[in-house]
Amino acid sequence: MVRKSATGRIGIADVAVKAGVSHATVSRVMNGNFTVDPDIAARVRAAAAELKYQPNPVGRSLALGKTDTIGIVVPDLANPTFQAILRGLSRAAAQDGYRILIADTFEVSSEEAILAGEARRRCDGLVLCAPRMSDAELEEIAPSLHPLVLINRTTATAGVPSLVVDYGQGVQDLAEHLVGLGHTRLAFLAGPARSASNGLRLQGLAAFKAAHPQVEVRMLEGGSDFDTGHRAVDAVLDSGATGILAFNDLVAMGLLSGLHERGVKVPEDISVTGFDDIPFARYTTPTLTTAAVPITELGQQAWHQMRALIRKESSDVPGSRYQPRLEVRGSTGPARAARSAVHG
Amino acid sequence: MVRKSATGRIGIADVAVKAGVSHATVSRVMNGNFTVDPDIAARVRAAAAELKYQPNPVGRSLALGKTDTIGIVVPDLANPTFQAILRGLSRAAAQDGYRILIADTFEVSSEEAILAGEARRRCDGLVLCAPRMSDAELEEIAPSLHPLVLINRTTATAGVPSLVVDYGQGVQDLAEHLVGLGHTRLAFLAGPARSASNGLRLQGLAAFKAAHPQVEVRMLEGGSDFDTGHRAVDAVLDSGATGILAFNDLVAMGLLSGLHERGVKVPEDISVTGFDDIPFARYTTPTLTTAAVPITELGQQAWHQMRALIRKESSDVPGSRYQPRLEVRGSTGPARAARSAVHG
DNA sequence: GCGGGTCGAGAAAACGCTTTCTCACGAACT
DNA sequence: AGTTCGTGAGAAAGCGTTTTCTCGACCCGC
Repeated sequence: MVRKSATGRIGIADVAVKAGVSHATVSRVMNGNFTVDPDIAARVRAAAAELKYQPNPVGRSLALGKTDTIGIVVPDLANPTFQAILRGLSRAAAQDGYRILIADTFEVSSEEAILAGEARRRCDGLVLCAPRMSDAELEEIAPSLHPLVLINRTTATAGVPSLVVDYGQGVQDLAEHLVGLGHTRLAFLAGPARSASNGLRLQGLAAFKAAHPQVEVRMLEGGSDFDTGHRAVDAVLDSGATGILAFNDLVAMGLLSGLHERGVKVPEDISVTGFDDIPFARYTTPTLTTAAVPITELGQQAWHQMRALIRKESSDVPGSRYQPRLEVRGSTGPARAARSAVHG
Repeated sequence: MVRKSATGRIGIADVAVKAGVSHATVSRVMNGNFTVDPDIAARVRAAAAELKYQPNPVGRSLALGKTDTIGIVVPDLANPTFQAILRGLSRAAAQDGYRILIADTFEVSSEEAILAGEARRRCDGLVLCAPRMSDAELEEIAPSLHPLVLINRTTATAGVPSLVVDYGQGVQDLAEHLVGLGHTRLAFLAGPARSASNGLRLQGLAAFKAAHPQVEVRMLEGGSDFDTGHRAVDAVLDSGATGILAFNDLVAMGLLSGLHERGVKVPEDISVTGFDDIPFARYTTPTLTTAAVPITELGQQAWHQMRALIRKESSDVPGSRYQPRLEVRGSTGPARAARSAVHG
């Protein structure tokens, strides 16, 4: 006869009765409070063990005002970048006994703010990846989300650290690499139009063009997934470019696959670069030249920033900036002396 | 002057005071209880809106005895299979207003049971992916985890639906495909030794061997990631097999990459198959022949089973079995008439 | 005009825990 | 021996909701 109360689960009261003490004492023992007589503590522990008592975290959260959980808002769980952030965050947080609640906004950015708010209220803090959210909306909700850590966004709101990858520098490095190989006609296969990180890449390219006026850089519309790259084959070939900067590794892989189907040789005919260095980038054929961002580590850092915020060491959390590292592999090579359209 | 109480956040009490009613009435209004005078309801709503009141989910959970959250235990967030399950689960659950709490056991199966229990207590139910957990341990903890949905495992515990992929059938289909192409020397690049799904594949292969005594099937030790496949190149070439069944797509991709480096042509010299049909399988070179399992859909089904359990429609939840679909692509081709070791 | 029934809202209990407050008891000090 | 202090455990007050219980007021019919 163990069961009690409406829920059926055994609670602190059951242990108290069995050990012949009060709820309070059981609570003290369970929390390692040493003001309890060792004999009684032992009796309580025995009772708890026998009943297999496990404190109800909801009651505990209510009393303590904390949930030991942090939320993460991601625009698309199918994207390896966000998967990696999630992974890094989850593992780092687990080290400190925290759990992760996910909110996949599924690219419906109109709901992002509401979803973020809901997630935040269930947790002790929020990590926000919302590349499409407008700056205005972000500024509006940021204060109500504190403790908040931003990924690839910044805000004027005080006390909100940002972890941003320097996509602008990365794309410049890639472009320089291609120019170094003799390419003079480049094309950028862009990402989602209103995405923040696409904006940063465009800024980087603008800087690059200023430094290399002789190099042609065509802009091609795109997206962020395989299909984008695959569908872009014609546009890429038509452009006459010999060096293609794909928005990210996924797009590059799609493009690689499409070029292969057309019999276009990479890197002999065309050089292709990606961005992110997802694990798969080492295993494409040819292997993919890309800009490596330590994205799992970024997730981990997100937790460290969050932890500092939660512990109120928040006075000097500046956020940090990640420099992508050029990772030269097989998909880029010397430009042909002269090449006209392979196409048609 | 809005702030109140220790937490600083505004609560139901603040709204009650502002609207000049009791807590109870505010609660009724917020929950759409129509036994409230429309005028008062309007006043409450106005007050709530003005204060930007949002109910505290923790208090709500305590009172309601539910959290609107379900937990998922995964052995490795880096594995695309679990990412896909997570994604399917998360999106399906979101449709019904539920959230997902993740517990990444990070392959430390010794902690799996504890982690599962903790996750379960914070949630209304648990989806468990624990391929390495022993049957004994699973049986022991299963009852305490209800409502519970199992992925790729079964249990004798009543009321626990299982969603299992028929890996045995899948691997048989792949082997038959290779035999149909004229291959007579096959090799299986195995997965983690104690993994449940690897066991199912081995059973499938045993059945295949019984049906095709003339076909040689070598067993090669392995693992579940890129590196496994990459490192296995020598063993594969030494085996003299012309048809390789890799444990999954990741292993197959690693192998493809390793073979490419050695100048071994796929599928001319060796045919390679994967398993799972992860999105990347369409974008390898050559594209990967594999057994497609609708893994995101499986995550979605996990939610539907869970929902039935939570709503106590549980009487007849049998779980389901997924048949992989053979997906023939470029990595498999006719066996050469005669081939001795390319190697050395 | 008055009792029974209904309706609507406030008071209070419940959810399961933590923590402060309170008090009884024993030890130590004068 | 009497007073004080410290110690340890129980009582009770939160934490923020929901929901039952209760009761006043109002409407209706007799």
